[in-house]
Amino acid sequence: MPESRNTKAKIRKAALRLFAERGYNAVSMRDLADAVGMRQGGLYNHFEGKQVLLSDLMETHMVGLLEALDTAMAGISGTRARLEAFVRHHVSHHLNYPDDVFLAYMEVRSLDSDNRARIIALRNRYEHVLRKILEDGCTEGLFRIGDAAVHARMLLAMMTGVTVWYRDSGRLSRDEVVELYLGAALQSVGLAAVQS
Amino acid sequence: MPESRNTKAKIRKAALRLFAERGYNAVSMRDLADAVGMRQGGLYNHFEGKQVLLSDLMETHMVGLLEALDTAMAGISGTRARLEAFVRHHVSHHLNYPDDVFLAYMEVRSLDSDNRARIIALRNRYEHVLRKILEDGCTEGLFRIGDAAVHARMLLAMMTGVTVWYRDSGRLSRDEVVELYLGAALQSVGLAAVQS
DNA sequence: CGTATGAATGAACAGTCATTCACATTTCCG
DNA sequence: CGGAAATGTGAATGACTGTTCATTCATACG
Repeated sequence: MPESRNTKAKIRKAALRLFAERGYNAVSMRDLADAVGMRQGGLYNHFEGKQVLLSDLMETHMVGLLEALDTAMAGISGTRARLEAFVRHHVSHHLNYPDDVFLAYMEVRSLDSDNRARIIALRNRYEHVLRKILEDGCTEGLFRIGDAAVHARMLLAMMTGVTVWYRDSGRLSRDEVVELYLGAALQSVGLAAVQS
Repeated sequence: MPESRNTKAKIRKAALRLFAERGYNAVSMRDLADAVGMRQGGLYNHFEGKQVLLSDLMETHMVGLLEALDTAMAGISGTRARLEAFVRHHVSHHLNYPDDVFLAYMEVRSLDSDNRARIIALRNRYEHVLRKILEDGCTEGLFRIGDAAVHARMLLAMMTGVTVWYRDSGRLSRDEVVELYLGAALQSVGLAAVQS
């Protein structure tokens, strides 16, 4: 049983890597088995099939993302502070789990309709947290934005895009990148950046 | 001969639609032929193969995007005006050609390495235009941003994301959306939005 | 009229796909 | 130790993949 857990985790890890790198449809069960160091038939002792594996990976990620958000926002009050906490959480989470994020973003369309609906529901819950912050900031007269719902999508797209270009080998550290995104996000809603 | 042109255009159009909707790897030549109303074999009278078709679609789009950018920026001087022109061009182009944009963004990894290098070179040229504007704004003391290169990527991700959610049937017109993105982009670099 | 051309067909190709299964091997627990 | 459960193997399944090709057809040209 400990061996099983191990193999299952190895399969998940390899699948995450390969799916994110080449795309779900471009990865065969043979490729995956090779990456794990076993034969394709054995994979089915751990997962019912390829589609289940994908939706399992994506759901795990979305649930983890929401949990991390709860943790990051716990006890934070004040609209500006909540926005800062959201941005910091989102960008750093995306820097820490680029494959998970990339997969969850790119392969929604490879899910069958039931699984897709579940994932999208989770995504909407996440998006709603940010929208709520922006709406609060508007009613308080704190933010200067045209439309809270649209602005939420703008910020999410902006922040999520960090996974596309960031490399640890580059000139910026993760913390520096987080602060750059925070500054841009704050200015985009009409707030001055934090004094350093 | 006119008939040939027509069929070729129909294939391109259907391929664009299907590739954007389901992904390159999830569309078979049979699917494509069905969508056009012919049999798979006939496709090869118009295109050498699936990969050529994909890279042809993507290159056409990137070249068109760069041309539209040139047109939009022609005769515009002043850093702020150039930024505004870039944002308006980018967002409206993305609203007008969502399938092209989505394909060019999502399927880069489905290109073989030669084609991919060509497409990425075009994309870099495009990105460089925005980065140059941001750098100019910084040296002029006009913009207040942390890092021009990073900010260019933030803005591009933010604006490109419009294709993910915008629907003509929604509550906002394309022009309204363009202005919302313009306002957010200007504020993000530390400028006040345009007075209306 | 004969013939060259571009276009479409439908069958065939060799290969890959996800999945299944009978059969080994290993691991665990009483 | 013994047997059962878990785990892996390797071959087989039928469906599907991109691509090729001989053939057909309609049209255009000298």
